[in-house]
Amino acid sequence: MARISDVAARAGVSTATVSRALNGKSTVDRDLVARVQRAAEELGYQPNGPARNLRRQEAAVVALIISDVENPFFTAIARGVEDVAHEVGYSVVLCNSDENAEKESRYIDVAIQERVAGVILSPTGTTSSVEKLAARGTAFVAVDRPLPHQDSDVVLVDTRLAAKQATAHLIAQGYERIGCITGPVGVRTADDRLAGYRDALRAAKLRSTTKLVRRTEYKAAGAHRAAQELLTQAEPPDALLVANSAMAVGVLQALQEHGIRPGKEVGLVAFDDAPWAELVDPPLSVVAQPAYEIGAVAARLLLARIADSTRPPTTTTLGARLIERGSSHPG
Amino acid sequence: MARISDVAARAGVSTATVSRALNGKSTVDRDLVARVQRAAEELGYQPNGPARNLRRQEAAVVALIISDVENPFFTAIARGVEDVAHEVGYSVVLCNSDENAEKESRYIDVAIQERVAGVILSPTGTTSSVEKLAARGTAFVAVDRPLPHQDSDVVLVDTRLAAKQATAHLIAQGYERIGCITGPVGVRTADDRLAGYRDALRAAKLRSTTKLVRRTEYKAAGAHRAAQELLTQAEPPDALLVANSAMAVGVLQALQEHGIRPGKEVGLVAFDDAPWAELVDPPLSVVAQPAYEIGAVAARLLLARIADSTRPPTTTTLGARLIERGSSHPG
DNA sequence: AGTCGCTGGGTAATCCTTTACTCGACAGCT
DNA sequence: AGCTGTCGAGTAAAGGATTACCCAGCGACT
Repeated sequence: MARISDVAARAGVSTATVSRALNGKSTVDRDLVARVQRAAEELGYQPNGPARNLRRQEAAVVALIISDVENPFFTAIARGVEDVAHEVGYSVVLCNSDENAEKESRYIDVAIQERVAGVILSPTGTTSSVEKLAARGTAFVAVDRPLPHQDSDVVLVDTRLAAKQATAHLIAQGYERIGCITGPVGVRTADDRLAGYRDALRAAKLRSTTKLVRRTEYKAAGAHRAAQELLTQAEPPDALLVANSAMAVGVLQALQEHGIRPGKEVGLVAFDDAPWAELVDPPLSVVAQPAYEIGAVAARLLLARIADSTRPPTTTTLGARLIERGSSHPG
Repeated sequence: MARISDVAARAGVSTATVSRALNGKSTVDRDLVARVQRAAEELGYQPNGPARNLRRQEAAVVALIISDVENPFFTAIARGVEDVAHEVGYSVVLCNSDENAEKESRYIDVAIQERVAGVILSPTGTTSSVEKLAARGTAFVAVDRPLPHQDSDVVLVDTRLAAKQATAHLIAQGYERIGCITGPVGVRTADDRLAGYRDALRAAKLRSTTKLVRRTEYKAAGAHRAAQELLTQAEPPDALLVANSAMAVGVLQALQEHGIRPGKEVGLVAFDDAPWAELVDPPLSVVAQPAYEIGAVAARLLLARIADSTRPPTTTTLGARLIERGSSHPG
């Protein structure tokens, strides 16, 4: 594989000149630049990344550690991050923590080892692995969930408020026994959505009971079980707030199995505006989160922090939008 | 940031011993290993990846270049690759080519520069960028689509046969004017699905006409337009074969807008068994592709090729499964 | 006892690029 | 003409881990 010295020899200059000509950092004679570029092209020269990163002490790479690659919410974030990062020449590597603190920690180790310029992550809640980043001075930004004991840049959705509004909407539609199926204890978004749900009940002077609340992993299977339980109990709910779109799939399945059509019998609002939400019958009411925007904002914050590590940490909270469709209208 | 020499000093040994103790390549005294490990831990030592990769001339990383992170088919592949790669200590970096030859080429350049151990990609069709990998001797495996002029390892789905079977199923159900909405010209899977569709028409002695075929990008928007066109023309189709699940969303929307219920009036089979396929009314008939398996197999092939670059290239073809649901039953 | 072989660990070369430092040449000014 | 400042390009150091090579020490065998 061609090295920089090969290019230098072919172009009849020193390696330093090749480096400068190719990276355009310093002024180099026009003719030489052309000669170097031609030589590089002819040899198919590709700089050795590890050597460059070793010398530069940093790679033009940001790591994005998300908790579920199969969740459209997170892939949309990924797209936002990617678009912004690419504009300024950074590559993005996407890692999947699977909501698993150990995997997260492992990926953070890899990120540190590879000397990435920065990390964007949706933290699993265990704070310890992120402390490693702080200790190294590696720039990082949390998305979707805050970090308990770190003040870092964070990009959030006001998910508690959104949950409250969605629940209030169900109440306004006349539903009276509203249940909530949300994610695991300790996952901040799951806690917040539950809190927002309770806020709305309280505001409406409805009694809140744990009998109508279920918490499971953020997947269809767990939500399916949860919905089954809720629907078969003595006093089943007449509406449900569901905490993400994968869960909505499980809940809709359960309703189908019980022959229940959403809306009329059981009102339904789910988080995340999945592409298929309008296709089910009746169309699914959703809380649309600005996922792409989250990613884009997080990437911009990260780049700013990479450029200036002394910036004061900021928290950006984006709003979510309730989209009312048929599944939350009894009429 | 702690270096290997710091660990060596703290443990009272040479850097060579630290390296050997930590990597376990060579026999090192038990006590020394323990001392080194303790020293490393106390210092929070993380080896410098670029330095290691520079010396080793290869990084324990495989790049996975897929054409759409938002397509569940590809994210499932990613999961398969990840699971297998992690077992043997490789990291996976996920890159999104967006079905764009230039982006693909750029990611391949990055992969080469970073000296990744191997690349798995769903090629966009332009072969040239892959030639760079071959020229460097970097191991690679193509998934989902073959490479025109390269004989490399490939993992495919027999998508032409699956398309034929799906179309034959529609014919068997009594549909007579069957249309096809597939991906762009030159994308192999799109071409193959069209070919399979035509195979079935020919086998049933039905006339095949371009009036019933539309090709657009593999997205909902394109498919929506295509379906609109097909449905509003003089002799509209009475059934449709749709080439992926994102497109199915667009087609279902169009049908909805025309007040057409799938099945009775217009039969429908789409590729990819999306989680929501059973939730729409009537449930969507699909061709389920073994995406996770594709990823897992590709990763195993890649690892084998990394270990032995002289292996003869293999082509693995996996089968797809037609799942008949309500959308393809007129009764 | 002497020698051979083996084991374990140290020394130093190596991977390749970037960049600090240095030097030469040329232009402009007095 | 001589001096200074500037610009461009070369030389060589630095970055940190791995590993080829070498050496010391010890056990075993003759």
